[in-house]
Amino acid sequence: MDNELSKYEKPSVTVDTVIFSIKENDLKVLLVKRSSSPFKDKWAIPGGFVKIDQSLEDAAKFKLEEKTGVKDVYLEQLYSFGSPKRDPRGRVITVTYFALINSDNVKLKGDDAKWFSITELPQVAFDHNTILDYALKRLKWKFEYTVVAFSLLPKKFTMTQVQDLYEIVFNQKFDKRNFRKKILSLNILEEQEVMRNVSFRPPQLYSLKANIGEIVNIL
Amino acid sequence: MDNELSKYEKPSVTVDTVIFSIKENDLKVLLVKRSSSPFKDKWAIPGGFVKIDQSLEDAAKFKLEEKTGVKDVYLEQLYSFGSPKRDPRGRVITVTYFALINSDNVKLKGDDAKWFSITELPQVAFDHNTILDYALKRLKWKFEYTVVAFSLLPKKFTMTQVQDLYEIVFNQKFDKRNFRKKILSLNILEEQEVMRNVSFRPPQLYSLKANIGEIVNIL
DNA sequence: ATACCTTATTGTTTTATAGACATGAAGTCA
DNA sequence: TGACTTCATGTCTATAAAACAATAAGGTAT
Repeated sequence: MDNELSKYEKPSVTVDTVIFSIKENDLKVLLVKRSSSPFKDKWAIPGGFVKIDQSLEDAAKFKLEEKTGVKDVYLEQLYSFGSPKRDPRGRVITVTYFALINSDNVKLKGDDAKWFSITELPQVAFDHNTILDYALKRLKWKFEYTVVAFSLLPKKFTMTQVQDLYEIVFNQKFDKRNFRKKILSLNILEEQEVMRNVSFRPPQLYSLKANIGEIVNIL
Repeated sequence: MDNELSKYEKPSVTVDTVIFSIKENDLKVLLVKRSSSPFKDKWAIPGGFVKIDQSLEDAAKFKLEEKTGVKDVYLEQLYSFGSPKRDPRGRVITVTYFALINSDNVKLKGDDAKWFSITELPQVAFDHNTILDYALKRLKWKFEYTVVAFSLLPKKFTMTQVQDLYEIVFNQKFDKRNFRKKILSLNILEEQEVMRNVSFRPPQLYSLKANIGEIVNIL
């Protein structure tokens, strides 16, 4: 190793990923129970040390797949936390990510992982409450100004599903007619077939158009 | 040092700060000339290694003051870059910041530092062009939706100065009347005295009100 | 003192966007 | 065929954004 790099004592670097999903009509976040000290038996954001030849995003993806089995998800870097005292074991800088997954087909691996409603979070390890707050703010922002919400839905979805999703995240009701008008006017959706075999008026299915620029001012 | 932390080979961590300012009616960024390998004599974003007991933000502030002598500036974390190959010397993760300073009273220390117009950037070291692109995007976003622009102005300023600043950053002209109306309607400014000793109609001076929430949708 | 030069300040009309609001339509099932 | 459930839709009003040009306040030069 080169001289200049070894001149300084190096911090450890971890990646932690806040994984959001919708389950039971509620916004959930995935936490794992710590099996060892420090904060043994406390819940924590899933993460791990960055391998020396692994990019930050790869590290996040690796942990995400390890915990949830899903690969193609929305993943975005959040923020890096590096207060010298945040880990009692020594200097640990964490680069945080947040992920949105459609949890329909997710089977959690092991019973150390659990979905928590964001309204009923347990006590968490380290400074992970700060990270969760930050992630939630970012999530709301992203819902308001970008198209990421659709990563939480199946490929084909109804307008009602979209609206339900926004109402869950913002904890607020929207007028049906205005909501539909707004979303449709953005020109980001494609009509698909209508749903079959429902015992009421069959809803129109939509899919998100490919190649939408990210920022679109949704609400 | 504890066992688990020393189990993994650690990366080096640096902090790089993209420093913006307005000079000569132009948006400028501060770069420093590298004095040693790698990329010797190439220009780079000012930065340095994070000390083992120094927070990330403190590291950024320290470098910023070292280069510019200014202390109270707008400073915000940008993004962390951690591709394993970004530094030929070994694994180096960089946490980037961006800063806005009013350069009126800044005297650069040493001649290895220089202001570059963002329209005439030189070739830069490492992946610093990616970082500069990212910083510029963030800057524009911040100008559109927050009040940070005023960090580039003196404490008391005229409406024309505000408008000039926005026109420089967005490289676009705005209608005077609509611009003033918009800014004033935000209710973020306080009238100060009018300017004296100018050979034309003396402009009203304004200052930014204290305790403005950050996000206000300026444009 | 007056004409002139420079920059600052202001208001109205038009257009687009957001918000409030209630009824009929399309299926299934009994 | 009537009842039930969810889906789909249109108009009016209020607010915000955009387009647009004339006058005001000083200083300077003659």
